[in-house]
Amino acid sequence: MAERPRSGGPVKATAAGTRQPSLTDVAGVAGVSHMTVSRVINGTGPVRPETRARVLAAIEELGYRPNSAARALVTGRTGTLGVVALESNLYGPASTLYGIENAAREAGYAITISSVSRPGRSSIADAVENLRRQAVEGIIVIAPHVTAGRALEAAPADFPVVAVGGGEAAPVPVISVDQRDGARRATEHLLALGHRTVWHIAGPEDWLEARDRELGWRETLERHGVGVPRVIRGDWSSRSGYEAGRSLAKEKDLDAVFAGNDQMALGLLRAFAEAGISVPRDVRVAGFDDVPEAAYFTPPLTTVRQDFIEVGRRTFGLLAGRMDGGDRHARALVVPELIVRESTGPR
Amino acid sequence: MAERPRSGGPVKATAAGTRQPSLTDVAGVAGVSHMTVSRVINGTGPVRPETRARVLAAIEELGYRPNSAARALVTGRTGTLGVVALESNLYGPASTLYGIENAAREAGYAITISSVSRPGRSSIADAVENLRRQAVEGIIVIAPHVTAGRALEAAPADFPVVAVGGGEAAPVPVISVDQRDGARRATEHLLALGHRTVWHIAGPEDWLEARDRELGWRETLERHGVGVPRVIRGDWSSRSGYEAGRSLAKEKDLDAVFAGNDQMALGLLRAFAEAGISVPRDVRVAGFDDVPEAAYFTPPLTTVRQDFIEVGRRTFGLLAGRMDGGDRHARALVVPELIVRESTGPR
DNA sequence: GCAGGGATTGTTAGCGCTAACAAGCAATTT
DNA sequence: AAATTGCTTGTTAGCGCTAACAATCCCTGC
Repeated sequence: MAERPRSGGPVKATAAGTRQPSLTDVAGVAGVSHMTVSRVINGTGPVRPETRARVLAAIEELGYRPNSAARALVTGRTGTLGVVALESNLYGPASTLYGIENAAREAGYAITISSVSRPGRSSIADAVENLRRQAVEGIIVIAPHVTAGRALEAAPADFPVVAVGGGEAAPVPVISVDQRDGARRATEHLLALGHRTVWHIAGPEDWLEARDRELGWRETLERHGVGVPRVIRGDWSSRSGYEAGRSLAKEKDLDAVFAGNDQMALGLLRAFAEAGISVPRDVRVAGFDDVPEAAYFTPPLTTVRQDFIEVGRRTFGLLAGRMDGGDRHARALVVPELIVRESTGPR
Repeated sequence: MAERPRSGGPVKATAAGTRQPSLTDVAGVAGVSHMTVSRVINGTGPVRPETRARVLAAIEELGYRPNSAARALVTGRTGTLGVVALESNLYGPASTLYGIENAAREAGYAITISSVSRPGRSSIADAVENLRRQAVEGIIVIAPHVTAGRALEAAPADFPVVAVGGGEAAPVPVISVDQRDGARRATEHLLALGHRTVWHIAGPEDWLEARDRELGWRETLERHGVGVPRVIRGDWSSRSGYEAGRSLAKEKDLDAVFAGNDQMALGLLRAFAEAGISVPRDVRVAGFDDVPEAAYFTPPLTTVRQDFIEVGRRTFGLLAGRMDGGDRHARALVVPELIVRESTGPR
């Protein structure tokens, strides 16, 4: 018996002004040496069951919590990973962040984030430096941007950094969704419906994903030997999609549009509605991302789904491998999926 | 001169296998004591300019980076704050996170996140405990959920925790957007257009924001002495808004609907479009949140805008105050704004 | 009955840093 | 000239923890 502390519950040992209890305090209460307490906590070395019980009771009584700084100092491990995230509510990056956090937590790592308001070589380098000062054990850069890729070219060889969806040429492992394949699927789908050609609203030129989607679209058109319309460029926002739609509405032989993401597709649908163009009757439209709302656009949007949870998981996996001395040139591709809805449905 | 290191650039002192340089290493190179180096780095105590220059050169030469664990161990400060975030892409929580991160970074704090897949008393308590093991100096809980509020009732008095948008009764500072006021504005707006009454699609019953919006709506109707229709409940998703719309489409005297958020409003618009109900001609619709896409819905959505950046800033401010020994019962309210668009426009 | 060996516990050192105090040195003051 | 002052630098201790080694205990086998 007697494992319950005398006062009938955990003692508020942390009242203002009192310092947190240490291993030695616990050892004193349990009547053992501080090393034995350490062994109980970390499961290193053998401890007699009765001793363990006494120690556990003392820990509870004092409300002891290991001091992570002291542990990190002696082990050289902080159990923390850094994530550089672009400060935006874009569906993809935000979802990826959660995927990473989940995988990391399961593996016992905490995640420290450093956000970047606009991608740029120096801002990303700053964020990385910022995280290194926090003594993270590895860094994940979510910045699918050409400048991010360039920033990563300078990534130190002796510190594990991985990138999500960018930096093809960078000397760091990269995880990405196969944007070209996704764009190909969407474009093929539209061509298969019998359209002469497919227009494209591209994302910002300095986003790798935008480039790859455009490339996949262009390749597909060329492979089918159909004309490639001029590219209309947006900035991922619904507003830019709307403007693209206003401009496209004037085109004579318009009958299919592949938008670089769902937000732009939404703006496009809006502009078409205002111009009296019916989707899918007059024009068919596809997007990219499959944001949760896409199924409820007017009309519901055909789009390309990316599994960001999987991306997060693979990202963590690659970083873990890299921290373990793995290859700097590892690559992982996640394959997207075409989701067909009314916006490319029968007329 | 001679401030440039001999080899003409920072030395790769961090080659694999070599340990990171320490204060003592820098001191050795600069020919001073480690304390002088510490003084240069922290700006504590006076240092002669020439000495400072020598030290700085040595730091650069070695690529020295202070060991945060050692510093935290001796100062008792980690410079890290924890955020408990609900794992969702809901616009509000995600935006708030960035607002907090920004304010914290400006003040020299790093942010560690611990996400919670579904809100619940124990999961939130786990996340908090998880963060405390990381030795964060304070915690922000973004979980506008009744269970979050309940979890916070057990928040320790001796550790700074603040909540965003929830836990009215909890003994922690709370920052929220004035949901009731926002709902009142939307409802007043719809009533002012001459409608007999306003229907409401509420969010999940266990979300405080949903409760407050419903309350604001109900109060307004009662104050105007108009009938209060039965509440239709959704789960914030477009899907649930769509289902609510299908059910509402059968109502006889339907002419105005206030949706609990923009996603549900989107689903509602979709259902109405399918049912041949025109917005705003047949029915007027308002939402809540002003997600970036709301201006491009069909039709563009009247909604209530919340300034999440401001929420993040205020949240950090309240936490900083609390860490400084401030009141546990502080409250901050951010006032929302009605954005009028076509969905409640002229017929 | 005593050496040998595994299980269990303890002792010591040191991770890298900052706080506190001590010491050196030049320019002043008495 | 000696003492005082203020600036600058150095010395020491210790934060809380784990690694490495040392010591003890109890049981087994001969």
